[in-house]
Amino acid sequence: MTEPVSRVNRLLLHFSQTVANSRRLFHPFNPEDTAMAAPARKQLPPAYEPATVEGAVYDMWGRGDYFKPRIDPEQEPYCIIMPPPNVTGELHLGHGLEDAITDALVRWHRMQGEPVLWVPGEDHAGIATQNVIERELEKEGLTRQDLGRDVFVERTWMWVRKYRSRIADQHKKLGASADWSRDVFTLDDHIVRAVRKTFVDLYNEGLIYRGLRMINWCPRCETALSDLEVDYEEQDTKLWFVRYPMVGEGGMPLPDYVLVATTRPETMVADTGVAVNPEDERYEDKIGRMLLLPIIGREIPVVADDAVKPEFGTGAVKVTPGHDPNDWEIGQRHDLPVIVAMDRQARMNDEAGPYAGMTDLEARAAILRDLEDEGFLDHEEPYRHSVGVCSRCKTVLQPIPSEQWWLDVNKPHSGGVSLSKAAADAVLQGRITIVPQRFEKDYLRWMDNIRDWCISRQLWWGHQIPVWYCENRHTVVQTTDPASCPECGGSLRQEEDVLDTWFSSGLAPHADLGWPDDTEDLRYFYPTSDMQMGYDIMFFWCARMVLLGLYNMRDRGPENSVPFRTVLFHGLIRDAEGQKMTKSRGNVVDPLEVASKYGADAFRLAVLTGAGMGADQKYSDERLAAARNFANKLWNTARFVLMKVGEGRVRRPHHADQQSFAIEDRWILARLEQVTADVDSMLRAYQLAEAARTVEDFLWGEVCDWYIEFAKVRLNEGDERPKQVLVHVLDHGLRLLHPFMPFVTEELWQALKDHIDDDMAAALIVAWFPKSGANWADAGAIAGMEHVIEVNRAIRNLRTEKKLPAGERPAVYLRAADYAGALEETGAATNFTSRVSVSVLSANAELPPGDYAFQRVADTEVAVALPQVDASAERARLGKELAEAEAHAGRLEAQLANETFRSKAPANVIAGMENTLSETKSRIAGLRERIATL
RNA sequence: GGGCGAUUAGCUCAGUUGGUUAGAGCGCCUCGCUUACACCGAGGAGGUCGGGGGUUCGAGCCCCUCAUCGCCCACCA
Repeated sequence: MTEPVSRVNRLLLHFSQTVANSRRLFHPFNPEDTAMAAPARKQLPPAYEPATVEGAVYDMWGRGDYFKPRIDPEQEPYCIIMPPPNVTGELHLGHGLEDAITDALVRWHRMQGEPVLWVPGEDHAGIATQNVIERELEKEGLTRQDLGRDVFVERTWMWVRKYRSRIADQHKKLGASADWSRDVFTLDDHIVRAVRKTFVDLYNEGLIYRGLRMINWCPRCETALSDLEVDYEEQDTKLWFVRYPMVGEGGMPLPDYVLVATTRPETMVADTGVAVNPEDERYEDKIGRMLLLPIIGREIPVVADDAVKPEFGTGAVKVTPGHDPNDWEIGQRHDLPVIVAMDRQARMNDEAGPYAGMTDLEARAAILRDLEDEGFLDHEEPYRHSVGVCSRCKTVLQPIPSEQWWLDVNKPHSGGVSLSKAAADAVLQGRITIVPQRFEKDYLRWMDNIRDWCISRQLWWGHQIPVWYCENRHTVVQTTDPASCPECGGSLRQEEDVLDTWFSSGLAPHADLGWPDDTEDLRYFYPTSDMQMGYDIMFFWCARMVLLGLYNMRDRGPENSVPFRTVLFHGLIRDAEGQKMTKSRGNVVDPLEVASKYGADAFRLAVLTGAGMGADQKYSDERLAAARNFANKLWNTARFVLMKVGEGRVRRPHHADQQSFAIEDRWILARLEQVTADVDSMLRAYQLAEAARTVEDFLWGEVCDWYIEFAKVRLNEGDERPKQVLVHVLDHGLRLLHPFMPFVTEELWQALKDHIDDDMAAALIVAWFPKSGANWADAGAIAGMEHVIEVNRAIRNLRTEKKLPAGERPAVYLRAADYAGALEETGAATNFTSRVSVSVLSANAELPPGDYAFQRVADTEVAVALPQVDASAERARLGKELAEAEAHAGRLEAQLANETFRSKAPANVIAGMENTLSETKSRIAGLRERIATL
């Protein structure tokens, strides 16, 4: 319980060290050892070309071995396991988003000096991959049965080898700083051992068992599925009403009958009863009597069961325990026989008598025809309901009783609780944090209602279940392959079924780190820190990792057996119309195509900021272009700075000299610190998108738009101070941005770092992340510069409005009070950037004769000299402005006159409002005066 | 049937403890002297924050309700 706190403390402690100290603490990489930085570029090209930069930068990181953590017992590590993409094909945009999120977190933590491990992996994806290979075979006119299991599996491995490397390559192109030396495939030998041990332990606990139950059967994939792998599709069909005649003495049909409603007449052949509600008076006298199953001629009983709703249909339901989950239950309660009338492929079998060999739909048509002919079909009604389909191939599923392997998630195990209870508690008690929090509800509700998990699959591709049967019906369950039956010495045959893919991926956090072996990685990195995935696999994966992780790692105790401390759920990337991207729709976008067009950094920034956490986003070229433009802007900012710095090295500004810096220097340095603090708190709160936007807005909207423009004048005069500031602000800006845009920032930082007279890391990826020390706080400079900026905006606004030619440099008089100093100090910059000739006057000074356009900014009056003025137009303009100002003042006065407001609102809000009111009032006075003189 | 989310400028989206006149990008209109950047710069137009009600001195934000869209879970003879 003290873990998270101590981690924070440790960080705070580190950051309170001096810069030089903290660098030594943070970075194990000795700059001299790793001086293999990218080849120094003589000059940066005028536009950022991602293609020429990304590969070289990624290689440089690889050569520096920066993706591998150094295990240091003194430090709290940061670890994140990659959700292993299926080896079925290439990565899609969603994987790109995951890389953007994970890599941002990983780089941020790495830059704080923590030992950071990102474990990459790929999933064998049992049913999905088998389907892909089967489709491949189909093109050659083959089936997997033609090949046989061994050849089929070997062929699948060939596919896996090809796609694993391709997938890794894609991650690398996107900049993923994962430790590739630890890459895990879910069928690797050590994962096989982990899977087998988990299975055997749970079997020995009695939690894994083999049982005959109703399951979801896919007739195309020919396997059982778990409840989660069932999709439901609305279907328009009919409700058919069929007469089941009563049977009299001696088996003779009577004229009386029971009318039943069914959507699946084809299952009639397997009916073994008819059920009614015990309270239903209509059928009171029929309960216990026998009916004659039409066409088939079998006698079946009428039973009373609470599960029957009297209001539905006729209130009487045919009971088909072999083909319906509810009927299975009813059948069990009333001891009705179970008839299964379909085979593995959903064709009618011999139990279906004359309909044997037909598909279910053929049989339905034939049976309806026969019922009609023989007068049993009463009528039909249109009916809409949903049918379960295979989430992989969309084939309609058949509920069928079948022997399968199950994991009992609700039965208490030797640890005293059930798997599901433990998994729910971990979240309820805050040992696992879900972000965004609203997903907690989904998770908990699912855990509360979870039923036993069908873990066996009738597939060839996957973890074969570690169970062996001998000829004398002995069963052997163990982690290693037995040579012969331990009980009778007989020869053994391994269970042919494989495990649900999610059984193995559910072990990822501990198995990827080496479990069941007691490895250094497992000891050091487990529990992992953050986990990240799309909300669509919350139950499939997140829930299973918690169920299985808590169990396998239970020796660690409640606090440290969790697979991860925090799990982030992100949304899906849809196409521009908001449709889900699927191969069948043909709207899938390849992240590498996007990255090659706009750059990997642009891709990452665009998808990261595309939507709030957990919300879906629409793919948009415009957003990509905007992100690319920002990368280019950054590039040119650096080009400018480097050009001004020239060959030499520049000292960082030192805050002891703060007062020797100009107001704009102090402003941008103070702002940098605020941004640094904001970014820090946002990242701690997993507000990645907000953090990235904050840095972007700062660099573009403040550094580029104002600081650089203002600095140009002094730079041209040979003032050295702006160089110090530029270099420092750019350096920190690149650091802050690096988690989000790693390539361009690294490339620029490599070009910049040798120009800073300071102890710089070998690479940005391992440079320390800025931490706000509040050394440059300067409220006066911030207020002053904000005012100066507003004044410049006013000047430009008037210029444009009065249509002054761009080449003209009109005189501007600023009648100022509080901000006179700031305006005076920045006068030359204002002249340059707003192309005017400024004079700062006292508030009540006379203006030289002539015409002016006026605007009021707080207590400063801006007067732009005009060649001549159209009095009526000017009066109208000022009148409008006056009306707005008066309305504003009116609102403020009303608010401030309100006694309850004055007594309840915080002082700073009242003070701020009063200040605005007095400024607005003086603005009104100025406007009235102007109008009067016109 | 139960639950969750969304609804803010023409489009895509920010807006986390309720606080002075609600933001960005793209698009649109006008202009562009100036070698960091036209993947740019300057200025501008454009929003009763889905409707209604409530709480509060004060609501885009909290509560109730309705509407539309989307999703999840359960059941569907």
